[in-house]
Amino acid sequence: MEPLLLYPDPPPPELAQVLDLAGYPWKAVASEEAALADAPEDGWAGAVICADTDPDGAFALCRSLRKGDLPLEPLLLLVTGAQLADLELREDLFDDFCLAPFHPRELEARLKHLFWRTGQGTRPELVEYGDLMLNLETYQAAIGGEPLDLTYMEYELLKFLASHPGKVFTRETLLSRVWGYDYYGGARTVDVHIRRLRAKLGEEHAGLIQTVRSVGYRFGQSRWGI
Amino acid sequence: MEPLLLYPDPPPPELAQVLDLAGYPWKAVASEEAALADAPEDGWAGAVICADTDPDGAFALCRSLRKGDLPLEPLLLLVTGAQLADLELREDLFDDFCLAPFHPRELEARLKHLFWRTGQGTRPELVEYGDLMLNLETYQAAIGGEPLDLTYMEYELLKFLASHPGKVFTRETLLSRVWGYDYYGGARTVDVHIRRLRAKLGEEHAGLIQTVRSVGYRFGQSRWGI
DNA sequence: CACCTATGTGAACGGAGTGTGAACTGGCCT
DNA sequence: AGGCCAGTTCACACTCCGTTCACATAGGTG
Repeated sequence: MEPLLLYPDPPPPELAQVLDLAGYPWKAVASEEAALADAPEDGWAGAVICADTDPDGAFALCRSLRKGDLPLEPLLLLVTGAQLADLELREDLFDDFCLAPFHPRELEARLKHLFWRTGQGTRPELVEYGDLMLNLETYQAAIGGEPLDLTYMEYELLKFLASHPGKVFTRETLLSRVWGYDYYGGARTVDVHIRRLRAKLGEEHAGLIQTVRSVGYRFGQSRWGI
Repeated sequence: MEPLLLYPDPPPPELAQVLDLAGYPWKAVASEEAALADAPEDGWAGAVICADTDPDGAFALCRSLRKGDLPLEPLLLLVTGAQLADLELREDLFDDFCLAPFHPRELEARLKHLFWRTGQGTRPELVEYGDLMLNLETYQAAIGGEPLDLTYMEYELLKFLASHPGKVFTRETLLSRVWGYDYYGGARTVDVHIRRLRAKLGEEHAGLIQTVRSVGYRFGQSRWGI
Protein backbone atom coordinates (compact mmCIF):
# COMPACT_ATOMS: atom_id res chain seq x y z
CA MET A 1 0.00 0.00 0.00
CA GLU A 2 1.25 3.47 -0.85
CA PRO A 3 1.83 5.73 2.14
CA LEU A 4 -0.57 8.34 3.45
CA LEU A 5 0.49 11.96 3.34
CA LEU A 6 0.63 13.56 6.78
CA TYR A 7 0.84 17.23 7.65
CA PRO A 8 2.52 18.88 9.42
CA ASP A 9 6.02 17.46 9.81
CA PRO A 10 6.49 16.13 12.41
CA PRO A 11 2.88 15.00 12.84
CA PRO A 12 1.23 14.82 16.26
CA PRO A 13 2.62 11.72 17.98
CA GLU A 14 -0.82 10.29 18.76
CA LEU A 15 -1.72 10.48 15.08
CA ALA A 16 1.43 8.68 14.04
CA GLN A 17 0.82 6.09 16.69
CA VAL A 18 -2.73 5.31 15.55
CA LEU A 19 -1.66 4.96 11.94
CA ASP A 20 1.22 2.71 12.89
CA LEU A 21 -1.01 0.50 15.00
CA ALA A 22 -3.61 0.32 12.28
CA GLY A 23 -0.94 -0.63 9.79
CA TYR A 24 -1.13 2.38 7.49
CA PRO A 25 2.23 3.44 6.11
CA TRP A 26 2.69 7.20 6.12
CA LYS A 27 5.12 9.99 5.37
CA ALA A 28 4.94 13.46 6.82
CA VAL A 29 5.53 16.55 4.73
CA ALA A 30 6.13 20.11 5.83
CA SER A 31 4.96 21.95 2.74
CA GLU A 32 3.29 21.79 -0.65
CA GLU A 33 6.64 21.45 -2.32
CA ALA A 34 7.61 18.56 -0.08
CA ALA A 35 4.28 16.88 -0.85
CA LEU A 36 5.12 16.93 -4.52
CA ALA A 37 8.77 16.08 -4.11
CA ASP A 38 8.23 13.17 -1.72
CA ALA A 39 5.24 11.70 -3.56
CA PRO A 40 5.53 7.95 -4.10
CA GLU A 41 5.65 6.68 -7.65
CA ASP A 42 2.02 5.63 -7.67
CA GLY A 43 0.87 8.70 -5.81
CA TRP A 44 -0.29 9.07 -2.25
CA ALA A 45 -2.87 6.62 -0.94
CA GLY A 46 -4.61 9.53 0.75
CA ALA A 47 -3.94 12.32 3.18
CA VAL A 48 -4.49 13.17 6.82
CA ILE A 49 -4.11 16.88 7.38
CA CYS A 50 -3.89 18.22 10.87
CA ALA A 51 -5.22 21.76 10.97
CA ASP A 52 -5.03 22.59 14.66
CA THR A 53 -1.59 24.18 14.84
CA ASP A 54 -1.36 25.88 11.46
CA PRO A 55 -4.86 26.21 9.95
CA ASP A 56 -3.83 28.49 7.11
CA GLY A 57 -1.04 26.26 5.99
CA ALA A 58 -3.27 23.21 6.30
CA PHE A 59 -6.09 24.61 4.19
CA ALA A 60 -3.66 25.91 1.61
CA LEU A 61 -2.17 22.45 1.36
CA CYS A 62 -5.62 20.90 0.95
CA ARG A 63 -6.37 23.26 -1.87
CA SER A 64 -3.17 22.59 -3.73
CA LEU A 65 -3.50 18.84 -3.27
CA ARG A 66 -7.03 18.96 -4.62
CA LYS A 67 -6.20 21.12 -7.58
CA GLY A 68 -3.16 19.15 -8.60
CA ASP A 69 -2.91 17.07 -11.75
CA LEU A 70 -4.50 14.12 -10.06
CA PRO A 71 -6.69 15.23 -7.18
CA LEU A 72 -5.59 13.56 -3.98
CA GLU A 73 -8.26 11.41 -2.42
CA PRO A 74 -9.34 10.61 0.18
CA LEU A 75 -8.44 13.56 2.32
CA LEU A 76 -9.21 13.58 6.02
CA LEU A 77 -8.98 16.75 8.04
CA LEU A 78 -8.21 16.88 11.75
CA VAL A 79 -9.68 19.97 13.37
CA THR A 80 -10.44 21.26 16.81
CA GLY A 81 -13.96 22.07 17.92
CA ALA A 82 -13.27 25.75 17.56
CA GLN A 83 -12.34 25.28 13.91
CA LEU A 84 -15.62 23.67 12.90
CA ALA A 85 -16.87 27.00 11.61
CA ASP A 86 -13.86 27.21 9.28
CA LEU A 87 -15.06 24.15 7.41
CA GLU A 88 -17.97 26.04 5.98
CA LEU A 89 -17.48 27.07 2.38
CA ARG A 90 -14.55 24.70 2.20
CA GLU A 91 -16.61 21.57 1.67
CA ASP A 92 -14.73 20.75 -1.51
CA LEU A 93 -11.37 20.62 0.23
CA PHE A 94 -11.87 17.48 2.29
CA ASP A 95 -13.76 14.18 2.22
CA ASP A 96 -14.20 13.73 5.93
CA PHE A 97 -13.06 15.34 9.14
CA CYS A 98 -12.38 14.25 12.68
CA LEU A 99 -12.45 16.30 15.84
CA ALA A 100 -9.21 16.54 17.78
CA PRO A 101 -8.49 15.21 20.31
CA PHE A 102 -9.77 12.03 18.73
CA HIS A 103 -10.63 8.56 19.85
CA PRO A 104 -8.08 6.27 18.11
CA ARG A 105 -10.80 3.88 17.00
CA GLU A 106 -12.83 6.70 15.56
CA LEU A 107 -9.98 7.79 13.36
CA GLU A 108 -9.42 4.22 12.30
CA ALA A 109 -13.11 3.77 11.49
CA ARG A 110 -13.15 7.00 9.48
CA LEU A 111 -10.13 5.96 7.45
CA LYS A 112 -11.67 2.59 6.79
CA HIS A 113 -14.97 4.08 5.70
CA LEU A 114 -13.20 6.66 3.61
CA PHE A 115 -11.18 4.07 1.74
CA TRP A 116 -14.29 2.00 1.26
CA ARG A 117 -16.18 4.97 -0.12
CA THR A 118 -13.49 5.99 -2.51
CA GLY A 119 -13.32 2.45 -3.75
CA GLN A 120 -9.99 1.42 -2.42
CA GLY A 121 -11.33 -1.00 0.10
CA THR A 122 -10.06 -1.73 3.54
CA ARG A 123 -6.75 -2.97 4.69
CA PRO A 124 -6.59 -6.74 5.05
CA GLU A 125 -5.41 -8.45 8.17
CA LEU A 126 -2.05 -9.97 7.46
CA VAL A 127 0.32 -12.28 9.21
CA GLU A 128 3.81 -11.78 7.92
CA TYR A 129 7.15 -13.33 8.64
CA GLY A 130 10.01 -12.69 6.26
CA ASP A 131 8.96 -13.81 2.80
CA LEU A 132 5.85 -15.48 4.13
CA MET A 133 2.55 -13.71 4.05
CA LEU A 134 -0.88 -14.90 5.15
CA ASN A 135 -3.96 -12.90 4.27
CA LEU A 136 -6.51 -13.79 6.91
CA GLU A 137 -9.39 -12.23 4.99
CA THR A 138 -8.90 -14.11 1.78
CA TYR A 139 -7.47 -17.30 3.23
CA GLN A 140 -4.55 -17.00 0.89
CA ALA A 141 -0.90 -17.58 1.58
CA ALA A 142 2.25 -16.78 -0.32
CA ILE A 143 5.97 -17.07 0.16
CA GLY A 144 8.40 -14.98 -1.80
CA GLY A 145 5.52 -13.81 -3.96
CA GLU A 146 4.60 -17.36 -4.94
CA PRO A 147 1.10 -18.34 -3.83
CA LEU A 148 0.84 -21.40 -1.61
CA ASP A 149 -2.01 -23.82 -2.15
CA LEU A 150 -2.81 -24.87 1.39
CA THR A 151 -5.65 -26.94 2.74
CA TYR A 152 -7.75 -25.64 5.59
CA MET A 153 -5.86 -27.38 8.39
CA GLU A 154 -2.51 -26.56 6.84
CA TYR A 155 -3.49 -22.92 6.69
CA GLU A 156 -4.72 -22.86 10.27
CA LEU A 157 -1.59 -24.58 11.53
CA LEU A 158 0.73 -22.26 9.64
CA LYS A 159 -1.26 -19.26 10.78
CA PHE A 160 -0.92 -20.27 14.38
CA LEU A 161 2.78 -20.99 14.13
CA ALA A 162 3.58 -17.85 12.15
CA SER A 163 1.64 -15.78 14.66
CA HIS A 164 4.05 -16.88 17.39
CA PRO A 165 7.46 -16.91 15.75
CA GLY A 166 10.28 -18.41 17.74
CA LYS A 167 8.03 -20.11 20.24
CA VAL A 168 8.08 -23.87 20.64
CA PHE A 169 4.79 -25.74 20.84
CA THR A 170 4.26 -29.31 21.90
CA ARG A 171 2.08 -31.49 19.74
CA GLU A 172 -0.53 -31.50 22.46
CA THR A 173 -0.59 -27.71 22.54
CA LEU A 174 -0.91 -27.50 18.79
CA LEU A 175 -3.72 -30.03 18.80
CA SER A 176 -5.65 -28.08 21.40
CA ARG A 177 -4.96 -24.64 19.95
CA VAL A 178 -5.31 -25.41 16.25
CA TRP A 179 -7.56 -28.41 16.15
CA GLY A 180 -9.65 -27.39 19.15
CA TYR A 181 -9.63 -27.90 22.88
CA ASP A 182 -11.99 -30.84 22.67
CA TYR A 183 -10.05 -32.57 19.96
CA TYR A 184 -9.09 -36.12 20.75
CA GLY A 185 -6.67 -37.72 18.36
CA GLY A 186 -3.16 -38.95 17.87
CA ALA A 187 -0.22 -36.64 18.14
CA ARG A 188 1.25 -38.00 14.92
CA THR A 189 -1.38 -36.07 13.06
CA VAL A 190 0.67 -32.96 13.78
CA ASP A 191 3.79 -34.53 12.34
CA VAL A 192 2.09 -35.31 9.07
CA HIS A 193 0.71 -31.81 8.70
CA ILE A 194 4.08 -30.31 9.52
CA ARG A 195 5.67 -32.49 6.89
CA ARG A 196 3.15 -31.40 4.25
CA LEU A 197 3.63 -27.79 5.20
CA ARG A 198 7.38 -28.12 4.81
CA ALA A 199 6.90 -29.74 1.43
CA LYS A 200 4.65 -26.94 0.23
CA LEU A 201 6.92 -24.24 1.60
CA GLY A 202 9.59 -25.66 -0.66
CA GLU A 203 13.10 -26.85 0.06
CA GLU A 204 14.30 -23.29 0.42
CA HIS A 205 11.88 -22.40 3.19
CA ALA A 206 11.26 -25.78 4.81
CA GLY A 207 13.67 -24.74 7.56
CA LEU A 208 11.16 -22.16 8.73
CA ILE A 209 9.55 -24.95 10.73
CA GLN A 210 12.08 -26.57 13.02
CA THR A 211 11.78 -29.74 14.99
CA VAL A 212 12.72 -29.47 18.65
CA ARG A 213 13.38 -32.99 19.60
CA SER A 214 11.40 -34.38 22.51
CA VAL A 215 9.44 -31.15 22.69
CA GLY A 216 7.64 -30.14 19.52
CA TYR A 217 7.94 -27.61 16.71
CA ARG A 218 9.03 -24.03 16.34
CA PHE A 219 8.39 -21.55 13.54
CA GLY A 220 11.06 -19.08 12.53
CA GLN A 221 14.06 -18.11 14.55
CA SER A 222 14.29 -18.50 18.26
CA ARG A 223 14.48 -15.20 20.02
CA TRP A 224 17.90 -16.21 21.34
CA GLY A 225 19.40 -16.43 17.91
CA ILE A 226 19.44 -20.23 17.92
CA MET B 1 -37.05 20.95 2.39
CA GLU B 2 -38.36 17.44 3.02
CA PRO B 3 -37.90 16.26 6.59
CA LEU B 4 -35.10 14.07 7.86
CA LEU B 5 -35.98 10.64 9.16
CA LEU B 6 -34.99 10.15 12.79
CA TYR B 7 -34.76 6.93 14.76
CA PRO B 8 -35.78 5.96 17.36
CA ASP B 9 -39.05 7.56 18.33
CA PRO B 10 -38.79 9.63 20.43
CA PRO B 11 -35.27 10.66 19.41
CA PRO B 12 -32.68 11.76 21.96
CA PRO B 13 -33.63 15.32 23.00
CA GLU B 14 -30.20 16.77 22.26
CA LEU B 15 -30.43 15.42 18.72
CA ALA B 16 -33.84 16.97 18.16
CA GLN B 17 -32.58 20.23 19.59
CA VAL B 18 -29.56 20.43 17.30
CA LEU B 19 -31.68 19.76 14.23
CA ASP B 20 -34.23 22.32 15.29
CA LEU B 21 -31.56 24.94 15.89
CA ALA B 22 -29.89 24.19 12.59
CA GLY B 23 -33.19 24.47 10.81
CA TYR B 24 -33.60 20.90 9.59
CA PRO B 25 -37.18 19.66 9.62
CA TRP B 26 -37.45 16.11 10.90
CA LYS B 27 -39.87 13.35 11.79
CA ALA B 28 -39.10 10.44 14.09
CA VAL B 29 -40.16 6.88 13.32
CA ALA B 30 -40.23 3.85 15.57
CA SER B 31 -39.96 1.10 12.99
CA GLU B 32 -39.40 0.17 9.38
CA GLU B 33 -43.12 0.15 8.77
CA ALA B 34 -43.48 3.63 10.20
CA ALA B 35 -40.61 4.82 7.99
CA LEU B 36 -42.54 3.68 4.94
CA ALA B 37 -45.93 4.80 6.16
CA ASP B 38 -44.81 8.26 7.27
CA ALA B 39 -42.58 8.94 4.27
CA PRO B 40 -43.17 12.36 2.72
CA GLU B 41 -44.45 12.43 -0.84
CA ASP B 42 -41.06 13.23 -2.29
CA GLY B 43 -39.23 10.88 0.01
CA TRP B 44 -37.03 11.61 2.99
CA ALA B 45 -34.31 14.21 2.65
CA GLY B 46 -31.99 11.92 4.57
CA ALA B 47 -31.78 10.02 7.82
CA VAL B 48 -30.12 10.28 11.19
CA ILE B 49 -30.14 6.92 12.91
CA CYS B 50 -29.25 6.68 16.55
CA ALA B 51 -27.79 3.26 17.28
CA ASP B 52 -26.85 3.56 20.93
CA THR B 53 -29.99 2.28 22.60
CA ASP B 54 -31.15 -0.33 20.09
CA PRO B 55 -28.26 -1.27 17.78
CA ASP B 56 -30.00 -4.23 16.17
CA GLY B 57 -33.09 -2.27 15.32
CA ALA B 58 -30.98 0.61 14.07
CA PHE B 59 -28.88 -1.50 11.72
CA ALA B 60 -31.94 -3.37 10.51
CA LEU B 61 -33.56 -0.04 9.70
CA CYS B 62 -30.47 1.15 7.86
CA ARG B 63 -30.53 -1.97 5.77
CA SER B 64 -34.17 -1.72 4.87
CA LEU B 65 -33.85 1.96 4.07
CA ARG B 66 -30.92 1.25 1.79
CA LYS B 67 -32.61 -1.65 0.08
CA GLY B 68 -35.82 0.20 -0.58
CA ASP B 69 -37.04 1.16 -4.02
CA LEU B 70 -35.11 4.38 -3.84
CA PRO B 71 -32.19 4.03 -1.49
CA LEU B 72 -32.33 6.64 1.23
CA GLU B 73 -29.39 8.96 1.41
CA PRO B 74 -27.60 10.55 2.98
CA LEU B 75 -27.68 8.39 6.06
CA LEU B 76 -25.85 9.47 9.20
CA LEU B 77 -25.32 7.02 12.03
CA LEU B 78 -24.93 8.01 15.67
CA VAL B 79 -22.90 5.46 17.58
CA THR B 80 -21.09 5.16 20.88
CA GLY B 81 -17.37 4.55 21.04
CA ALA B 82 -17.98 0.94 21.98
CA GLN B 83 -19.98 0.40 18.79
CA LEU B 84 -17.22 1.49 16.45
CA ALA B 85 -16.27 -2.11 15.83
CA ASP B 86 -19.81 -2.89 14.67
CA LEU B 87 -19.35 -0.55 11.72
CA GLU B 88 -16.96 -2.92 10.06
CA LEU B 89 -18.47 -4.84 7.15
CA ARG B 90 -21.41 -2.48 7.27
CA GLU B 91 -19.72 0.25 5.33
CA ASP B 92 -22.50 0.18 2.79
CA LEU B 93 -25.18 0.95 5.35
CA PHE B 94 -24.23 4.54 6.14
CA ASP B 95 -22.62 7.58 4.56
CA ASP B 96 -21.11 9.09 7.67
CA PHE B 97 -21.15 8.52 11.41
CA CYS B 98 -20.79 10.62 14.51
CA LEU B 99 -19.69 9.59 17.97
CA ALA B 100 -22.21 10.08 20.75
CA PRO B 101 -22.25 12.12 22.87
CA PHE B 102 -21.61 14.64 20.14
CA HIS B 103 -20.63 18.25 19.88
CA PRO B 104 -23.67 20.07 18.41
CA ARG B 105 -21.55 21.89 15.89
CA GLU B 106 -19.87 18.67 14.81
CA LEU B 107 -23.20 17.11 13.95
CA GLU B 108 -24.20 20.22 12.11
CA ALA B 109 -20.96 20.26 10.16
CA ARG B 110 -21.36 16.61 9.26
CA LEU B 111 -24.87 17.12 7.98
CA LYS B 112 -23.78 20.08 5.94
CA HIS B 113 -20.87 18.21 4.43
CA LEU B 114 -23.05 15.19 3.78
CA PHE B 115 -25.64 17.19 1.89
CA TRP B 116 -22.93 18.93 -0.03
CA ARG B 117 -21.36 15.61 -0.98
CA THR B 118 -24.53 13.83 -2.02
CA GLY B 119 -25.74 16.90 -3.82
CA GLN B 120 -22.70 16.53 -6.03
CA GLY B 121 -23.80 13.09 -7.00
CA THR B 122 -20.42 11.71 -6.07
CA ARG B 123 -21.81 8.50 -4.72
CA PRO B 124 -21.17 5.74 -7.22
CA GLU B 125 -24.15 3.53 -7.86
CA LEU B 126 -22.13 1.03 -9.78
CA VAL B 127 -20.32 -2.02 -8.57
CA GLU B 128 -17.67 -3.11 -11.00
CA TYR B 129 -15.18 -5.91 -11.03
CA GLY B 130 -13.38 -6.73 -14.22
CA ASP B 131 -15.95 -7.53 -16.86
CA LEU B 132 -18.73 -7.58 -14.32
CA MET B 133 -20.89 -4.56 -13.78
CA LEU B 134 -23.83 -4.09 -11.44
CA ASN B 135 -26.04 -1.05 -11.74
CA LEU B 136 -27.53 -0.59 -8.31
CA GLU B 137 -30.06 1.95 -9.54
CA THR B 138 -31.64 -0.19 -12.20
CA TYR B 139 -30.96 -3.60 -10.68
CA GLN B 140 -29.26 -4.67 -13.85
CA ALA B 141 -26.17 -6.75 -14.19
CA ALA B 142 -23.90 -7.47 -17.09
CA ILE B 143 -20.68 -9.31 -17.72
CA GLY B 144 -18.52 -8.65 -20.72
CA GLY B 145 -21.28 -6.49 -22.12
CA GLU B 146 -23.75 -9.37 -21.98
CA PRO B 147 -26.69 -8.66 -19.68
CA LEU B 148 -27.25 -11.14 -16.89
CA ASP B 149 -30.78 -12.14 -16.01
CA LEU B 150 -30.57 -12.49 -12.25
CA THR B 151 -33.28 -13.05 -9.70
CA TYR B 152 -33.51 -10.79 -6.67
CA MET B 153 -31.58 -12.99 -4.30
CA GLU B 154 -28.99 -13.80 -6.93
CA TYR B 155 -28.48 -10.10 -7.52
CA GLU B 156 -28.19 -9.30 -3.84
CA LEU B 157 -25.75 -12.13 -3.27
CA LEU B 158 -23.59 -11.14 -6.21
CA LYS B 159 -23.71 -7.51 -5.19
CA PHE B 160 -22.50 -8.32 -1.71
CA LEU B 161 -19.74 -10.60 -2.90
CA ALA B 162 -18.58 -8.24 -5.64
CA SER B 163 -18.53 -5.37 -3.17
CA HIS B 164 -15.90 -7.20 -1.12
CA PRO B 165 -13.62 -8.77 -3.70
CA GLY B 166 -11.11 -11.26 -2.39
CA LYS B 167 -12.68 -11.64 0.99
CA VAL B 168 -13.90 -15.01 2.14
CA PHE B 169 -17.33 -15.25 3.71
CA THR B 170 -18.78 -18.17 5.61
CA ARG B 171 -22.26 -19.35 4.71
CA GLU B 172 -23.50 -18.02 8.02
CA THR B 173 -22.10 -14.57 7.31
CA LEU B 174 -23.67 -14.54 3.88
CA LEU B 175 -27.00 -15.62 5.28
CA SER B 176 -26.99 -12.86 7.86
CA ARG B 177 -25.65 -10.12 5.59
CA VAL B 178 -27.57 -10.94 2.41
CA TRP B 179 -30.66 -12.69 3.65
CA GLY B 180 -30.93 -10.72 6.88
CA TYR B 181 -29.89 -11.06 10.48
CA ASP B 182 -33.14 -12.63 11.47
CA TYR B 183 -33.06 -15.20 8.72
CA TYR B 184 -33.28 -18.75 9.93
CA GLY B 185 -32.63 -21.33 7.32
CA GLY B 186 -30.24 -23.95 6.11
CA ALA B 187 -26.76 -23.07 4.99
CA ARG B 188 -27.17 -25.17 1.88
CA THR B 189 -29.36 -22.43 0.50
CA VAL B 190 -26.20 -20.46 -0.09
CA ASP B 191 -24.66 -23.33 -2.04
CA VAL B 192 -27.57 -23.53 -4.40
CA HIS B 193 -27.58 -19.80 -5.06
CA ILE B 194 -23.85 -19.85 -5.64
CA ARG B 195 -24.29 -22.65 -8.11
CA ARG B 196 -26.97 -20.76 -10.03
CA LEU B 197 -24.84 -17.65 -10.04
CA ARG B 198 -21.92 -19.60 -11.45
CA ALA B 199 -24.18 -21.06 -14.10
CA LYS B 200 -25.47 -17.66 -15.13
CA LEU B 201 -22.01 -16.12 -15.12
CA GLY B 202 -21.12 -18.70 -17.71
CA GLU B 203 -18.33 -21.21 -17.84
CA GLU B 204 -15.84 -18.50 -18.66
CA HIS B 205 -16.54 -16.47 -15.54
CA ALA B 206 -17.74 -19.13 -13.13
CA GLY B 207 -14.28 -19.06 -11.57
CA LEU B 208 -15.00 -15.59 -10.24
CA ILE B 209 -16.69 -17.29 -7.31
CA GLN B 210 -14.31 -19.64 -5.59
CA THR B 211 -15.03 -22.23 -2.95
CA VAL B 212 -12.75 -22.15 0.06
CA ARG B 213 -13.20 -25.55 1.52
CA SER B 214 -14.26 -25.67 5.17
CA VAL B 215 -14.69 -21.91 5.15
CA GLY B 216 -17.03 -20.49 2.55
CA TYR B 217 -16.88 -18.58 -0.70
CA ARG B 218 -14.70 -15.87 -2.16
CA PHE B 219 -15.35 -13.55 -5.09
CA GLY B 220 -12.53 -12.57 -7.37
CA GLN B 221 -8.96 -12.06 -6.36
CA SER B 222 -7.61 -10.18 -3.44
CA ARG B 223 -6.57 -6.68 -4.41
CA TRP B 224 -3.27 -7.30 -2.69
CA GLY B 225 -2.31 -10.14 -4.95
CA ILE B 226 -2.52 -12.50 -2.06
C1' DC C 1 28.86 -49.76 18.05
C1' DA C 2 24.33 -51.32 19.82
C1' DC C 3 20.14 -49.95 21.33
C1' DC C 4 16.12 -47.21 22.00
C1' DT C 5 13.23 -43.44 21.16
C1' DA C 6 11.64 -39.66 18.40
C1' DT C 7 10.62 -38.12 14.00
C1' DG C 8 10.17 -38.43 8.76
C1' DT C 9 7.76 -40.59 4.96
C1' DG C 10 4.61 -42.97 1.94
C1' DA C 11 0.28 -45.11 1.35
C1' DA C 12 -4.53 -46.18 2.42
C1' DC C 13 -8.89 -45.53 4.56
C1' DG C 14 -12.94 -43.08 5.72
C1' DG C 15 -15.64 -39.21 6.34
C1' DA C 16 -16.75 -34.40 6.11
C1' DG C 17 -17.83 -30.94 2.83
C1' DT C 18 -19.53 -29.67 -1.56
C1' DG C 19 -21.84 -30.04 -6.26
C1' DT C 20 -25.99 -31.14 -8.44
C1' DG C 21 -30.59 -32.46 -9.90
C1' DA C 22 -35.13 -32.50 -8.41
C1' DA C 23 -38.99 -31.91 -5.41
C1' DC C 24 -41.50 -28.82 -2.53
C1' DT C 25 -43.57 -24.29 -0.96
C1' DG C 26 -45.58 -19.96 -1.30
C1' DG C 27 -46.53 -15.73 -3.75
C1' DC C 28 -48.11 -13.44 -7.87
C1' DC C 29 -50.32 -12.91 -12.28
C1' DT C 30 -53.82 -13.89 -15.65
C1' DA D 1 -58.50 -21.87 -9.74
C1' DG D 2 -54.50 -22.77 -12.51
C1' DG D 3 -49.91 -21.95 -13.90
C1' DC D 4 -45.53 -19.86 -13.43
C1' DC D 5 -41.52 -18.46 -11.01
C1' DA D 6 -38.29 -17.59 -7.18
C1' DG D 7 -36.58 -19.46 -3.16
C1' DT D 8 -35.78 -23.32 -0.13
C1' DT D 9 -34.95 -27.94 1.11
C1' DC D 10 -33.78 -32.66 0.27
C1' DA D 11 -31.20 -36.76 -1.39
C1' DC D 12 -27.49 -38.58 -3.51
C1' DA D 13 -22.83 -38.74 -5.62
C1' DC D 14 -18.34 -37.35 -5.65
C1' DT D 15 -14.07 -35.21 -4.35
C1' DC D 16 -10.79 -33.99 -1.25
C1' DC D 17 -8.20 -34.10 2.79
C1' DG D 18 -7.60 -35.28 7.67
C1' DT D 19 -6.29 -39.22 10.11
C1' DT D 20 -4.01 -43.36 10.94
C1' DC D 21 -0.89 -47.01 10.23
C1' DA D 22 3.51 -49.27 8.96
C1' DC D 23 7.93 -48.74 8.08
C1' DA D 24 12.32 -46.04 7.42
C1' DT D 25 15.57 -42.87 9.18
C1' DA D 26 17.84 -39.85 12.43
C1' DG D 27 19.38 -38.56 17.02
C1' DG D 28 20.78 -39.54 21.60
C1' DT D 29 22.95 -42.48 25.28
C1' DG D 30 25.67 -46.06 27.35
